[in-house]
Amino acid sequence: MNVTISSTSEKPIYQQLYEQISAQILKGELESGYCLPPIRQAALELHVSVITVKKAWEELERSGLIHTVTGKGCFVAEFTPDEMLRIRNEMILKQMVTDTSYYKSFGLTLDEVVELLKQIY
Amino acid sequence: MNVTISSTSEKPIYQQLYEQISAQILKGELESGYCLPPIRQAALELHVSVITVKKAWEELERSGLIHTVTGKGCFVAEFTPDEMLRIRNEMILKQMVTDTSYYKSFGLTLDEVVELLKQIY
DNA sequence: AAATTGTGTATTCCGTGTATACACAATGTA
DNA sequence: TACATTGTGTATACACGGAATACACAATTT
Repeated sequence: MNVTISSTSEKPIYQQLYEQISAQILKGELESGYCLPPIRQAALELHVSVITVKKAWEELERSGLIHTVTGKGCFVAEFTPDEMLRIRNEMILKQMVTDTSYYKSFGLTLDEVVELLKQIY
Repeated sequence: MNVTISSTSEKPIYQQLYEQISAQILKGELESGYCLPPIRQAALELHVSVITVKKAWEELERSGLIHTVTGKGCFVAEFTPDEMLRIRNEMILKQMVTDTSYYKSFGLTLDEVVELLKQIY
């Protein structure tokens, strides 16, 4: 598990953790069954509060990306490659709907959006 | 001037105002020289604080979209169509860089992003 | 002078994010 | 069984941003 926290970011710490770890899981960088570090240890290493780590882990659990066993730890859930792709696309699409509503409010067409995307991706 | 405030939105009110009005200006719905309503009146009509409106107007000023004359009011700035397009694309691109960094963190390629975009736009 | 409009400031309130600390529950191990 | 480890729950506290109210000041118009 490898995460970076930006204190200058506008996003809350727990969300940064959630986004980075969920991306790593869905990219296959964290295998099924992998045991996340204990929340206390993660808190120490990242220099954040236990509650902050807990909050991130809770979001991961809510998304079905990990499962938690009290007294043992938090483990990356089991997925088929198809499931992983489906979940990834779901998460991306959800975000994309928000993003595009902004573009639409400026009157951009799909073609214009694609054109701009090509310039920066 | 026609704006809608969502109290359920996670975005602050002043930002909602800023985004909607800047979009309207850059779409040409608010003509150059158009006088925005007095901040007190806008605050009354929108049922928000004067400070909240002020903050939105300040952001518009900072973006060069309006200019303010104490004692007279706030007026939509003068643009050539080219300038308008440039400013619009600048604002969109800035947002797009943020948006795409999220997609990239999940390992999406440009083609995949375009494909998903076509599904929802 | 008075009304209108924008500016600036002080005070207050609330919610969120974060931190610290302590008690409790479940699990594993000596 | 006793102890360590790990997750859960709760209480308290602090900082910050968003937002509201209120009042005083500045510039413009009538």
